[in-house]
Amino acid sequence: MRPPIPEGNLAQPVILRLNSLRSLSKLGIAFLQQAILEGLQRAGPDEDIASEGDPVESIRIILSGWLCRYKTLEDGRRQIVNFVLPGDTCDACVYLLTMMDHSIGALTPVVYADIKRAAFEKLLASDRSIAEAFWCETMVSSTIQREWTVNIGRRVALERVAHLLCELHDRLYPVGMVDDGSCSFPVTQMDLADATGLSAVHVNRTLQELRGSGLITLRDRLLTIHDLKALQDTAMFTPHYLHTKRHG
Amino acid sequence: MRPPIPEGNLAQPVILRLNSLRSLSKLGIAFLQQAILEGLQRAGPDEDIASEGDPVESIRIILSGWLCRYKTLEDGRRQIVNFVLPGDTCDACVYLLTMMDHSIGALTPVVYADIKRAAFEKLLASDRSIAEAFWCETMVSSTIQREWTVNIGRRVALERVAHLLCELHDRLYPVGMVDDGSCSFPVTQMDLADATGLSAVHVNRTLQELRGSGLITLRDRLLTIHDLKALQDTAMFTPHYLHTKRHG
DNA sequence: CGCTGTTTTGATCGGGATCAAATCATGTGG
DNA sequence: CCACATGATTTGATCCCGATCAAAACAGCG
Repeated sequence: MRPPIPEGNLAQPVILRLNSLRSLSKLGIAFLQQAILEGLQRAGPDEDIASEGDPVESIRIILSGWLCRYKTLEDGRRQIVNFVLPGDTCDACVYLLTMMDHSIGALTPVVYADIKRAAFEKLLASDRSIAEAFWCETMVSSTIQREWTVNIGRRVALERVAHLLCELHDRLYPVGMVDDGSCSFPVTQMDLADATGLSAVHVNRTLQELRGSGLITLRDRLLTIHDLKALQDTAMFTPHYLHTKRHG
Repeated sequence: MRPPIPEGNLAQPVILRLNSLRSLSKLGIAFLQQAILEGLQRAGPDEDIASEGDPVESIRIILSGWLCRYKTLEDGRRQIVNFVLPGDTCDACVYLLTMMDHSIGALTPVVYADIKRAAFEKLLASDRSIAEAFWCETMVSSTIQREWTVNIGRRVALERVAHLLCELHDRLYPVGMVDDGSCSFPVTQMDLADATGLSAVHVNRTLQELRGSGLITLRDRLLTIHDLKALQDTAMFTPHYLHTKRHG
């Protein structure tokens, strides 16, 4: 049996994430925490928490673990269209589109809050800052998607992989998951390939190049960025599109 | 001087578009039409109606003409991340993100309605079906973006171009801009290249291949799809992601 | 310990980029 | 009406980035 989930600071990444987009009110945070604790769920690695074609009935807020959104073609080709990190929300669009047009799979063990449509509507209605933060988060996930299109469409392999690492760094930072340039990185080279539109073999060689020039270390699912500025330069990375509030 | 804009059925594509996502109420349509007629604007071909870095102060609803959203890298490489067609809305996210993270350029002469933030909020508050339709439209533009990522990341050139043509067909159809398989297609091969992540030369050769197999005709800015089913098959196109209501 | 999945290396192949120039419009002004 | 400039499409030739194929090395892990 799975051990019970410790409820201590479970909601922390969500609060940090939403707060990096909109300043949340004390009251809003309280409502949010309550809604989260009422719907705790977990999923194993390699498990899909939603699949293409599924009806959309609830939203899911990721408390810990990594997932990816992906689509597959008939012949098996797979494209990861985004990663879902702690604090991120899946499908706040629950109101609008009735059916999943892509799948969401866990890369690691995941703890998330499953909030039914009605409860989520109630939460949004309860506090304006919360509602705006969620909508904002939805819009940012769409700006990220645009940047991915640019990345895959117009950057060469080295730039492309570097760009992805820069983005993930800048998304993990506000939720406190970067420690002195290092973060957990539970993404296989095959996943990386499917996310960048490259082959796994070429991702391997690209990573070696990034290692070789001293920009990163990536070993045992731990990524360390030694020279963020240089990595951003090789990627032509500018973080505007993440719309993260600057504090400190 | 530019001739005055005839106000007759100007809002028609917008109504058709939104109605293809949510059934609009009579009252909502009336409010919508009024808001549109109060903010008429036009833009010339090759003119940007919004640029990366601009503050976002109003939304724009396209009444006629084609535009594209694009981003450029420092060294000039350009990626078109989406096309904006008659009936489409730009940036209903006006509430949320304060700055454009991409540019929007006109491919043809364009007539659009520029609606200030306050007026748009009033419109949304005036009718629930209108508000839902706009949010829905925003979400669909995000699902389209995901599909573009897949298209560029995992499809080969022929499939990629075919897929884009299929998508544009299915988006133009509900707004009445497809006539017996034919539609206006004011997109140069260079634009097509920047939209698919290919080079212009290769787009040219790919189009020849599609012509050669009898699937399409594309001449003088007029696209005719002779065998939609076959085109969809070569593209592995499934229209779910457009979330268009089926009627007839 | 063998099984399974991930990373790494090596060798070859090919799709699409790039370069260069010709052809074909459109439009503009003399 | 012609001369010319500008931009789009087309064709041809060559090159290279990254795919593909195959196998080895290197993990965990039950």
